[in-house]
Amino acid sequence: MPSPASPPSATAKRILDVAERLVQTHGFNGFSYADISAALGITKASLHYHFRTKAQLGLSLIRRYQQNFLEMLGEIGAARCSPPQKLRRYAQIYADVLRKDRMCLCGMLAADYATLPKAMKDSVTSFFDANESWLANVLEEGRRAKSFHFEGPASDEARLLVASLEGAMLVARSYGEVARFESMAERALTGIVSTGTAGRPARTQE
Amino acid sequence: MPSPASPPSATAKRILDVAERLVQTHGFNGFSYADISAALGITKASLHYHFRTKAQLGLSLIRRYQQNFLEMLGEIGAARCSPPQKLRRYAQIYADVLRKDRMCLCGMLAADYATLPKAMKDSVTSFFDANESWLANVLEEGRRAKSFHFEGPASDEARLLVASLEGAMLVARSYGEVARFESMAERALTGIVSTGTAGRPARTQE
DNA sequence: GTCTATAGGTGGATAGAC
DNA sequence: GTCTATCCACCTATAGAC
Repeated sequence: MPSPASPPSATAKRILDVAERLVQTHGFNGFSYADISAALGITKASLHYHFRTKAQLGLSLIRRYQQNFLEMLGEIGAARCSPPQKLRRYAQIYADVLRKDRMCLCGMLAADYATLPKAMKDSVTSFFDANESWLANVLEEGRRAKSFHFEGPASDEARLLVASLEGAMLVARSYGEVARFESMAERALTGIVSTGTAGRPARTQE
Repeated sequence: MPSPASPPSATAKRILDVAERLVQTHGFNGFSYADISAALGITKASLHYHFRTKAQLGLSLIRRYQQNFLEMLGEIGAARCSPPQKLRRYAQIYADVLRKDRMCLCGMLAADYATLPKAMKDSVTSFFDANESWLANVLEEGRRAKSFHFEGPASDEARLLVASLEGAMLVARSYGEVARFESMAERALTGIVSTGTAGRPARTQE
């Protein structure tokens, strides 16, 4: 259990919340301790007490983000719903992030990748790996149940899906249009879900 | 003809070349005039002679990038090749950028979007619009020729394709694996190209 | 066009009082 | 844990000599 060395205090959590928002909107090089300081009414020096360096703060951000993400994936996985529904709930996570005018934390950090310290780099790819792995399981499950149709390894299809959703977020956020993302996500999933079967009711309710 | 107010000098071109690389690798907030200065052996003050502000330099970067991109699209459009081949050549442009360890300029700026001056923001979405528009034409042409298969408006399919390729670049660059991008691009196109027809020879040569 | 010099501000980070 | 005070490197940008 690689849990954090010390459980984050209430203040540390507030710092992480603000920093997370700032990274997701402005990028890792687009915000400063002064921004967090202003948002929380706490001096920069105090921030350094909780997170000695910006690199350490960044690492804590990714770890917490991935942990939250994996918890949500766990809930979807445990839910009594079909693979197509699981896929739609997965895409819904992205849409919810975008609705807050944010980019996926790790998608944003992927853009900043070349400027990140080694530990952060490794955590970013680890996030993508975990997403691909989870998705591959859902895709394989759905293919066995004949509710999905795609060729080749499920992991390859999963990899494309992660990239497509990240790209859809990236572009849609520039237009400030969540609908643009939802349209693309729907189309991306439609390409996987077997035509004329379960997953989405013909057009009755919802 | 909205050509630049003044034709860029040889020095201005060298500045743009270096700045372009820096933005594509480090992001708009991840480089400084000092970086360009060091790369070219020219003082920061001289850079300001050619581009008064960083915002102006950024705007010039996008305009030049989009112009070059549109020229390449024009060449592909004029080439005597099938719609599937045009699509593959389009994806090849992205792969070539990634091979230089770079992200698409406008994909990178889409990440930095919230921190950009208005004029740069507008130019970024304009780039995506142009790409979607060009792709939609190719897709519609291919659908009429029965070499593509997809449902709904070609512009919607084009929009997803742009986003998927941008996302594939974003993620693949983190792994430093061009092959990862090529695999995803191939899969994205395979979903559009009608199975068992032209576009890709069964597996003979190439 | 390019330089030196500098302004005026902000970056991350630390020392030490409370 | 939070503060004041401070360091120094770096940032974008300008003035003015050459």
